[in-house]
Amino acid sequence: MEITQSIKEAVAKAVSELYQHEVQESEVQVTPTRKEFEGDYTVLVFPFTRAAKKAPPVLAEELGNYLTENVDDIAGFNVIKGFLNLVISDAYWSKFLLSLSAQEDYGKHASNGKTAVVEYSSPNTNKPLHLGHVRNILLGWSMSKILDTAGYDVKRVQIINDRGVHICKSMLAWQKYGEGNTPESLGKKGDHLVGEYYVVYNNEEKEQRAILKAAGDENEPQILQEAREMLRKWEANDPETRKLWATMNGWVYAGFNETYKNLGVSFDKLYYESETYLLGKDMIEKGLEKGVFYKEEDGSVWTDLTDVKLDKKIVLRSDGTSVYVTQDLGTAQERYKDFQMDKSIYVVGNEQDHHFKVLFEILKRLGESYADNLYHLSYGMVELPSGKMKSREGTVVDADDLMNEVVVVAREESLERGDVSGLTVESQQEAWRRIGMAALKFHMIRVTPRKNMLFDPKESVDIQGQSGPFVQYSYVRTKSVLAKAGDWDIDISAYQTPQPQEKELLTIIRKYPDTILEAAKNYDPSLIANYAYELAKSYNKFFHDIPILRAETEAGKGFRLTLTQVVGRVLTSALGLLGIEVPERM
RNA sequence: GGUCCCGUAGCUUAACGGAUAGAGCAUCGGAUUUCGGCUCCGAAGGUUAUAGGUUCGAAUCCUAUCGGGAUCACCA
Repeated sequence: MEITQSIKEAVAKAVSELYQHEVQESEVQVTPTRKEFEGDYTVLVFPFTRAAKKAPPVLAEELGNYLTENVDDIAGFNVIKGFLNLVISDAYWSKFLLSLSAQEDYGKHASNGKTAVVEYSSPNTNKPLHLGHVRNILLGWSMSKILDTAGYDVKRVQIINDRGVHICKSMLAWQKYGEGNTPESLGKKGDHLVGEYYVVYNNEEKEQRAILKAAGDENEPQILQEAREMLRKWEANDPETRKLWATMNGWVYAGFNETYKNLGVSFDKLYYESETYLLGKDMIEKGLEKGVFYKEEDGSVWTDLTDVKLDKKIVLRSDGTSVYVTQDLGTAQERYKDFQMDKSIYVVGNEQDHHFKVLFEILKRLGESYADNLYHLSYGMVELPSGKMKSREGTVVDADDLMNEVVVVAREESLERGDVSGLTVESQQEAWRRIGMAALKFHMIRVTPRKNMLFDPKESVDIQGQSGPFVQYSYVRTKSVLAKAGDWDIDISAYQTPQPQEKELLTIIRKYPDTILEAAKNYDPSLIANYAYELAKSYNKFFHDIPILRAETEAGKGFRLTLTQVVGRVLTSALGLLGIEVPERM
C-alpha cells in the first residue's frame, strides 16, 4: 500500500488503541519532512493531544514507537516539539519506484461516474480575442483537463454572445464604409476585420456626439439611432439584416476558430445567444407562483434578495422582455437538460461576481435540483505594466499578436543558445511553437486565479526560472538521457542506498495524484503549474548531483534510469494539464 | 454609501491553521576534461499594510483602520 496512506491508517489505529479515541484517517496530517530535519514524512500530533491527555512530545514518542513496530517500511523516528518525523526504510524506495514505472498513466484517477460541464471563453462577436480572453481560455481548458484526470466526464461549452446592439454597430459601420471588403479580399482574419469596423463605428459616434454637444442638441447621435433600428430589424427577422449578420458572424467564427486552434483548445457544444435569449421566461412564471418573484404595477418582475445582501433584481422588463439573468436562468436549465451534469463551472471574470451570486441564489430559490452544483470560477483582471487594458484607448493586447510574438522570441532564444540540430525545419518550427506557447501559458496559469495579475510581456516570454520552458527543458533532458542509455533491463530491487535527491524526487512524484485532486477540488490550475515547476527543479538538481549512466552499481543505474523515465512521464502529464506540449529537443 | 476581492523581499509571486514565510526575476559571488550550462551552488534582500483579538500554534480565522480593484442598469 501507498506509504502515506499506511501511516494515516496506523496513526488512526494507534490513537484508538492507545487512547480509546476514534479518529478518521482523513484527520491525520502527513506531510513530507522539511529538509532541515531528519526524516522522510512528518505526522502532526497536536490534533490528538486533547484526546490522549498527553503533552505533544510524549504523545509523539508513543506514536513513534507504535508506528515503528507496526508499519513495515518505517525504520525509525525522531520527535521535535509536536512533530513526529518518520524515517522510511531504504528498501521502500525502489519498491515504490517499481510500482510507479508500471503505471503508464500515473496520476489519472478512475472514473467517478460524474459529469462536469466547463463553460469558458464565451466572447462577443464584435471584436477579436485579447489578453483577458487568453487568461479565461487557458484557465478553462486547464480546468477541464484537470477534472477529466480527476475522474470526471467533462463537457466543454461556451455561450457566444452573437446578438445585440454592439453587434449591429460593427455591421452598420461595415455597411456604410466597408466597400464590400471581405476577409478574403483583404487577406485578413475575419474577427480582426469586424473589430476594425467596430472601432470605426465608435469613432463616428463619438464625433457625432461632440458635434451635437457643441450645438446644444441633446438628441442621440444619428448613427446610434441607426444601430438601434438595425437591431429592431434583426429582431423582426428582416432578411437583409439577418443575412449581413450571418455573413459577418461567419467571418468572426472563422477567425476565432483559428485562434482556438493555435491555443490548442476546443469545445463540445456551442450555445448561441441568438438562440437562447428568449429562454428563461417560463421560469419566471414558475417563480411567480412560488413567490420567488413579484410583479410591480408597471408589469416588470423582480426578486427581492435583500435578506442575503444582494438587493432587488429585475428579471423581466415592463415590456415583457428578458434581461441578462433571465437568459442565464434559461441557459442553466437548458444545459442541465443537455448534460444532467453533477457539476457546472462557469469560467468568467470577477467583474461578474455579483451577477453569478444572484443567478445561483435565484436558481436555489426556484428549487432547481442542480442549483447547489454550480460554481463560478472567478478570475482577476489582467493588468499591463502600463496600466489597465482599455479597448477604447487602443491599449489591448491582441491574442493573435501575442502568440506570434511569443514564438518569435522562442526562436531567437533557441538559435542563440539552444540545440535543435538534427531536427528537420518543420520539427524546429514545431519546437519553437511549443516553447513559446509554453512560456505564455505557464506564465498566465501559475498565478492563483482569484488574484489580479500583472502581465509583463518581457517576463511572459522568459525561458528561465519559474517558466514553462524551464519545465520543458527538464523533460528534454530525461529524453536525452534515456536515448543515450539505449535499451536496458536491470533489476533495481537490489538498490538499497537511495540518496536524498532521489528520495526527494520520489516524494514529489508521490504527491502528483493528490495534487490533481486538490486542483480539481479548489478549481485551481495554478497548483499544477507550481507542482510541475517543483518537480522539474528537483530533477535538475538530481541530474546535476548524481551520475546516472555512470552510477556506481548496475542496480543504481537502473534505478536512476527508471526514475528519469517516470519523471519524464509525470512532467509530460502535468504540462498536459496546463495545455502545454513538450518538445523533443530545444 | 452598501457588498465582494486583493495587500507577502526592489519587481513577479508561493505557502490543507503547523517547524526558521518558500521560489523566480533583477543584484553580487561561485561551479563544467563526466549523462544537454535554457543547468547547478551561494550571498544579500521580509515587523506578511496597520492595530487589536481567537489558540498549543496565525500570512491564513474574527474585529477595526488604511491603501488598491470590482460591483450595486428595465446593457450584456
